[in-house]
Amino acid sequence: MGRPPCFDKIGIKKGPWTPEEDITLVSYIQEHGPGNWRSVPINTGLMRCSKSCRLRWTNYLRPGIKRGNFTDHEEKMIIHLQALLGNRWAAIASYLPQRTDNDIKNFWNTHLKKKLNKQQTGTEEGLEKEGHSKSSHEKGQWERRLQTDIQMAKQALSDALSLQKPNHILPDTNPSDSHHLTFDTKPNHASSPYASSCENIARLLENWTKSPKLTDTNSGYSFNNNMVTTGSSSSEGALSTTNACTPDHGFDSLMTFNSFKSDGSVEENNNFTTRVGLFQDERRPNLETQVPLTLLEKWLFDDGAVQCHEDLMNMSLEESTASLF
DNA sequence: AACTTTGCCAACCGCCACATT
DNA sequence: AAATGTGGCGGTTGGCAAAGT
Repeated sequence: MGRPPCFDKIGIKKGPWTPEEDITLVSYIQEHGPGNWRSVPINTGLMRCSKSCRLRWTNYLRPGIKRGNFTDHEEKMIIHLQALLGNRWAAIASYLPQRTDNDIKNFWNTHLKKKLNKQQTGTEEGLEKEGHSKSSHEKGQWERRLQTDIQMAKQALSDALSLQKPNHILPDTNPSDSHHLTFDTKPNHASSPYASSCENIARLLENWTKSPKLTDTNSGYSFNNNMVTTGSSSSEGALSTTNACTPDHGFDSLMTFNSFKSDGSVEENNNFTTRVGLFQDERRPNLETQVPLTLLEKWLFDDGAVQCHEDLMNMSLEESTASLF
């Protein structure tokens, strides 16, 4: 409220990140874990604001990020999640742990939106008046939003009333964020809140150390594998859990990413999970609320679940909303 | 080859919610 | 209770590269 953007501060650097900055940031996070972003520029000497550091980390440096083309499955997931959730990219991204909300948003804006528009104009031509289809679409979005907000409110109430608190850490879920709904049947990434293939960072370091040419802040350098993977190397148990609930074979490099403190202990950083694992630790005791979402989950994580998909899409909102109460 | 247009994506910006003072 | 600080989200933009002319 009235707070000037951090970017306006004198001496704050803007624009693309340099490899040196990336390394500094990664090294710091490797040691201290993500979170407490305010202290990051102070302790590292980076001439970046905390927000910029966080964004750089979450959107690019964070281990486990998959880059490059989206698979068909990912594309379908995004399309249907967007239809269901609207432009809640963080929520959508929670279903695609290897993709950042920024990536998904970009993909949507640059590819899917056009694609769907094209398809829509093709199929609707001569069938429906434009105004009608638009208004019904908007109505659908509004209803879906309402539905998810109802879900959220109910979950919050149920959590508050529950004598048996779920054995999970609430801060992970950012319960205050009214834009987020919670899914009971969320695939369980809980034990691996942070996907970590280390590939991105490893690539960064590798190229960077080999080639001093630093024209491309995104792909022209890479981190030395050893340097970055020390400490975040492996958590196979978590890996199996993650794979078990993610049918997308692209997820096979998922590992947990715990930050390692300087004393060698592992720190489970809760802030770390808020994006990728937004819903991961949330549980919903009320079975009746599961119905529509179970269908969603089933479809999302089963490529062949055509019937399930149809059921989901055909399900009336009134029906699913009524079941909440 | 030179110029223009288009597409992509990392980063910025503004806003919001919550925590803290 | 109000002001301030922080983290997070979604919309938008600027710069670069590829494609087109």
